[in-house]
Amino acid sequence: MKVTKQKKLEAKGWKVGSVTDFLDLSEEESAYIELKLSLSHSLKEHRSKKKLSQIEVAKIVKTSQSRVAKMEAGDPSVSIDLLIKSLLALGASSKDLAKAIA
Amino acid sequence: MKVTKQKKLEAKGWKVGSVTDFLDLSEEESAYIELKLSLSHSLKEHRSKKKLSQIEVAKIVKTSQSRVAKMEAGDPSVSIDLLIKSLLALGASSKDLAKAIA
DNA sequence: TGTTAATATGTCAGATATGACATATTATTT
DNA sequence: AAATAATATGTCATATCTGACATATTAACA
Repeated sequence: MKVTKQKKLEAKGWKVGSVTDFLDLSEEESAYIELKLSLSHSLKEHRSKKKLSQIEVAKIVKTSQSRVAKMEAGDPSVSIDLLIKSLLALGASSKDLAKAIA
Repeated sequence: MKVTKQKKLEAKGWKVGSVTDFLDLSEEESAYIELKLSLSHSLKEHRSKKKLSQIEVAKIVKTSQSRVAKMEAGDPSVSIDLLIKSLLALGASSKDLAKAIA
């Protein structure tokens, strides 16, 4: 991972592995983060396509507007579980999910 | 969802939606569960292919044998996050994941 | 068969994610 | 520009997930 990219992620609140295990973790760690960002992006896409506000999505998904914002922002406090549950709630199919993360 | 299937899932420890929102939730709920089971299955596949014991996988993934067993069993206490992190740790690519859940 | 390795199941204290709220920032509309 | 809607950010109590441990069950094999 480039240092610039790492800083960018850290700035967003990601705790990237310490220098010690930098090389060990970076590959799967970055794969995991990119996966999450793909789902975030896909969620935003689905919302746009349906022309819904974050509040409306929050209703559908049974969460709050602020958490929807965090989901779309790829905040480290949101789990892949929540992203996937939300996408399914918005009508995404498993094939949609597969396409998003491939 | 068939009642028989629901009972089977409940027997495994899944809390399936109450009767009230049965129809509402069942579709995305079952999609979510099936997704998780797909990943569980994929994890077991990866382990088999590498001929590793659950203890060895636990070392690699930095967890315990019992949690690996639960992951493979599709236990409701394991998150999709953990399944995905584990798969990545075993060398799965994002395309592998996409294929698993499609 | 008895011994041993592998996997499964139950439990729990600590760690992480969650919804909700307040409030800040940024678009959009009048 | 002012008002209003939409989105973003910070925080926190509660809920859920986690690794670890003990122990049960099952598989493999001498």
